[in-house]
Amino acid sequence: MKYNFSETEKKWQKKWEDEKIFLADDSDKTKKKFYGLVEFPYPSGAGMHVGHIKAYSGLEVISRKRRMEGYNVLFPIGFDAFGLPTENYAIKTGIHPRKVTDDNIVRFTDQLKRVGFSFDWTRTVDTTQEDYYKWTQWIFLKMFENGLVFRDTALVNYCPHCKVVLSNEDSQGGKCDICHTDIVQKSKDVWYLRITEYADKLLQGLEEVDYLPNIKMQQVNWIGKSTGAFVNFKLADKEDTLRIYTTRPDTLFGVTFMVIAPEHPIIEKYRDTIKNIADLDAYKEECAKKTEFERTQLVKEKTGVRIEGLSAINPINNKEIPIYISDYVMMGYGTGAIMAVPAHDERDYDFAKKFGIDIIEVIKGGNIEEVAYAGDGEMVNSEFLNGFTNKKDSIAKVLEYLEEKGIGEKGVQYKMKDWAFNRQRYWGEPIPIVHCPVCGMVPVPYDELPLKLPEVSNFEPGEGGESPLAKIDSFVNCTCPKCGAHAKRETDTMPQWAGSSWYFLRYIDPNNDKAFADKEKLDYWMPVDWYNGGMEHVTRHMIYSRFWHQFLYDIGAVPMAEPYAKRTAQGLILGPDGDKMSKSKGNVVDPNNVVDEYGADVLRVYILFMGDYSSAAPWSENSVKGCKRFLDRVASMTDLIKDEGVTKELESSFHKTIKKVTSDIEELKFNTAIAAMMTLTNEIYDKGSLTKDELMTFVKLLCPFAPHICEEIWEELGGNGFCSLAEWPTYDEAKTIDSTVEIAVQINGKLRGTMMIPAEISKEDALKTVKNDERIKPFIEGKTVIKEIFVPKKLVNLVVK
RNA sequence: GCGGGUGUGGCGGAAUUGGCAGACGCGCUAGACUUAGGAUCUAGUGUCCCCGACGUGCAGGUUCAACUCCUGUCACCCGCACCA
Repeated sequence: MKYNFSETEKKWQKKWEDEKIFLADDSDKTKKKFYGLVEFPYPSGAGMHVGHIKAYSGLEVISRKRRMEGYNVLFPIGFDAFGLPTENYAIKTGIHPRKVTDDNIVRFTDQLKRVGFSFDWTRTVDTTQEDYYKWTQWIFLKMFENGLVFRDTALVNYCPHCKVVLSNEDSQGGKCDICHTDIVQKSKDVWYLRITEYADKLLQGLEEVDYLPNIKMQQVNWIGKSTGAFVNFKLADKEDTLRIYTTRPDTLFGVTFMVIAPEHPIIEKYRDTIKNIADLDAYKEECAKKTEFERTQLVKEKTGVRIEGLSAINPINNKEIPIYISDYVMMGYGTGAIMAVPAHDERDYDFAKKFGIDIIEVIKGGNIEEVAYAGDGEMVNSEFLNGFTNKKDSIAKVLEYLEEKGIGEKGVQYKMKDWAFNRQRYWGEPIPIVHCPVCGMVPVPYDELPLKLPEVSNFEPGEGGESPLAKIDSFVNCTCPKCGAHAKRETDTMPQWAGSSWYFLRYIDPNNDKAFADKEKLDYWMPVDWYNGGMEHVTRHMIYSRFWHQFLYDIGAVPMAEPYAKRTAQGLILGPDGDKMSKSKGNVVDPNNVVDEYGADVLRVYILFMGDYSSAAPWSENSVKGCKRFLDRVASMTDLIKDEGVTKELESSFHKTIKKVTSDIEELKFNTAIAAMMTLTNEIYDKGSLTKDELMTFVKLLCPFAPHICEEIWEELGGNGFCSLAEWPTYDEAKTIDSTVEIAVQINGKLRGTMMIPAEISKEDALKTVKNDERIKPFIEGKTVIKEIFVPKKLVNLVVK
């Protein structure tokens, strides 16, 4: 068959669209369903990247296979379009973000269609459309109503370049997620979502879902649950207590000092009592100047200042101990104060050595003259704890004591912090809250949603870091929905991650104007059966969206707590040089060029053939050509069809290939699935002929990977309807089993030959055959066989002496 | 520092979980067809001292048999990072 990919691909893309064959069907709720989800793209000006194609190709193949297996498939796509890159572009060019977004979406849509993805294009969502963000605001207000939204003035991550407050998740590694500038800590009035209230649920939920192990682990680490105890240390000669958090309350007898974070409020409270307040202020200022980077680089060298005039009493033995401030204690974790046990904590040890503080051993087993000992051992110097050798028992004992005396109690801490939720920017969802001088914070009534983004001409954030919306008087000034007094609107917008926290629900019912989605439809389609996306979203989008969904479950808005039944991740595509693709390195591959030169089918097959789907692999133009060659050979198979006089030589190979491709796809082993089809192709060519039915089976197997060429061959062969909707081939297990097999023959574990023998041969017969073989005889003649190993269908190994 | 992962030909990568290492593809070599080949086809291609031996980062161990299991070690990648 002559095959012109560029014409043929367009032809089938049009047919698929005209005949609406990839639309999900809401009408029959009895059909078994499959909801496959991929992370919707941010429609950036840079256009699509081959990485996008890889991210979608995995579930594209699965979804296509599911359709052929008879499932009702929902495989949607949309656009996560609010956010800074578009806004920054608008600031630079003066073009309105609405226009920029619309143009980019048109471009992305076109590119996705050229690759032949089987998305349901009737369900696309765009997070920046009013009828979409109306519901984002609705969920926000529900959270507000349920006490999950609060405002607080606190030290927050701030990007001086983007001029926005960032969440903890958005400032991983001390860098702004968008521009990679070093972030600074700034005291600001911030909106928070109380995600920490869901920390335990987010942790427990992981037990019932099927996520790749590393994905689960990263989330567990990010949530960072630790169990320990809170202990109250009385300040000497004062009424106040200093509350600390520790995971090792059993080392209380080893406490020789305390350390508090430089920002700890107790310093302000006792300004007048503290004798060296000037030193402390100077130290605080020094710390505030350090960037996150500097703080982590200077880990080795401990710094700090002793607070003169304040000391604490160790509640377990009433000893008076000094208090220091040091930046190795963070205000944001625990209580911002620690009890220091230098003998058994590396950081406390370094600090004690530097400041000449006593080091008391309470756990035997190390050499505390040299180094802190964090291991297990017998408790000493600890009165009623002496003699304990097990951490668990000693902690239980001391907790009992602390609780009885009322000086402390069991406690839990999380590394995860509440979600800083506002951005001082234009291109985002307006936060639907009114500030009333009488009533305080008042939610915009539900029936006034959406609270629309006003038109502005200048997108530049204000110098004081306020949102561009603050300059629009007609937006800012309003009346209080509660009391009617003159009030002002909140002018900050929601962060990038808001719209993507629930988009998978909107696909289910994208045009509903009564609810974010119809209850019955949610019951049918949820949960997402399989979600694939990037590892970079595991501790951001994945956590955020699970949190929102769990909240929606708690208010009865969705049918189950966990939105994603299964989550996998694709690996990066690296540049041909093996480096991460980036514009600055000039090693970016544009999928459009590949489609132009080789066709969409080649692009799809190559991306899935390059290597393990979950691992990174470098791009290779030559290997692309190899895939082109493969598909050309497939097209030419039509010339090999002979329906008469063809023996059944290929039958077993076909059954084996069907079996392998069917199971490999489910395990995301697309590379070996394709390899198996290549092997079968080679075999077909070796043999020189195949039947029409065999070729039809072949193209059905290949169809999820290279659908255009398969449709074309299918049509050529007179197949019924679309190959994309044909029934997935089945195999007969019995026919995958060979009656004779090649086994390895080893002497003393060394390969000495191979032999064809019946598969079901007995051990005795197999050994007899082997020993009588002319090639084997020389190895055993004159020697005694001391051991005979026979592994059916695999090998015979004779141990001789 | 903690956690996770990876290490196999010239390259990307396979190996049914302890049973013929190197499937499949690229590249390379030779040949065929061609005015031509960056097209196509055929054959070959782990290394070496090539009728034999050696080979899965390195060193040991278990086993009839180890890429696979155990001990130690090195290198690289990813995530978190003074988390009390």
